[in-house]
Amino acid sequence: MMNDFEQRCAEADLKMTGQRRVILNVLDDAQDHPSVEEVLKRAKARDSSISMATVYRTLNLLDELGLVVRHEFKENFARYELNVTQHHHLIDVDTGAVIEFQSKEIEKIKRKIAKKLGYQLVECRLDLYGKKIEK
Amino acid sequence: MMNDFEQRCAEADLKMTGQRRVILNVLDDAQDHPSVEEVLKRAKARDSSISMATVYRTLNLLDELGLVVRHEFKENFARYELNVTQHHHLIDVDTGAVIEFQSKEIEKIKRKIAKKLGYQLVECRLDLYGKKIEK
DNA sequence: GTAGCTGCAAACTCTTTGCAACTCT
DNA sequence: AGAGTTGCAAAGAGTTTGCAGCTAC
Repeated sequence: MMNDFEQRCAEADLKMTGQRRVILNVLDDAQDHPSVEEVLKRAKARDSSISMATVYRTLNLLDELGLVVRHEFKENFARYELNVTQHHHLIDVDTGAVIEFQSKEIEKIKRKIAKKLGYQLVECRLDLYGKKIEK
Repeated sequence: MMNDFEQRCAEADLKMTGQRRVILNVLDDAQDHPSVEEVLKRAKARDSSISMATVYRTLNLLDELGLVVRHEFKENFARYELNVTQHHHLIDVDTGAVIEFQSKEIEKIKRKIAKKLGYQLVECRLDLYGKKIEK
């Protein structure tokens, strides 16, 4: 059964190989923001022949197509997630946990700011880093 | 003559070596957001004996102390700037030019969002990517 | 004097790539 | 069949680190 993402890959003239299907499914199932290594680990659980090189190549491809969002939080490696709905992140500085949030206000203001500076907004990233408030 | 940053380093119990002074001055003079390599290049122009290792070590130190802000725009290397006033960045997707801006509204909203999620804001990063609007 | 800093070069981590074999269409 | 994709291993880029000598305090 072909999901939305496989559909979009097909439209982009990407061959739907077994490896790509597995990687897409891994991302589709992920409730978090896995690193490349984590994607490989999960992909290997479904098809042990998948290599790191393919994971990197596939994630780069999906990034170029805009199907995936690449994050570089304050770590020295990238994390990925499917590009479903636009949202931002709050990272727990103690645990590294990532919380997603949306904000209509932010959307409005960032567009306003870009326009004031003479630019049309193409993309944006807002990462908050915080400490949990104890009760 | 000791500038503000040298003062703050002294308070942090950092030995004020010639190399550190040079690197601080390079950052202080910078109107842009230089990469490590660029910092080295500018530092070497003032003291040719300065090494890459020292630049990395110094920038990491300054980052830990919060004297410097480390950026990872959509490139695969870091850029630094002195931490003077809190501001955000708009990156021209065509030229790579970086424009700084401030926004009271954003400051207010981001704190509000963090609080709503049960967090106290420690840090934050907002990078807009845009295309220049032609007239 | 001594704890801390430095340059050098080697090591490390994450990511990319050349190549021959393989696979989707 | 043929262009695109893969795994492997080697290479690349950016960054870190062990060490012996040097320097600020």
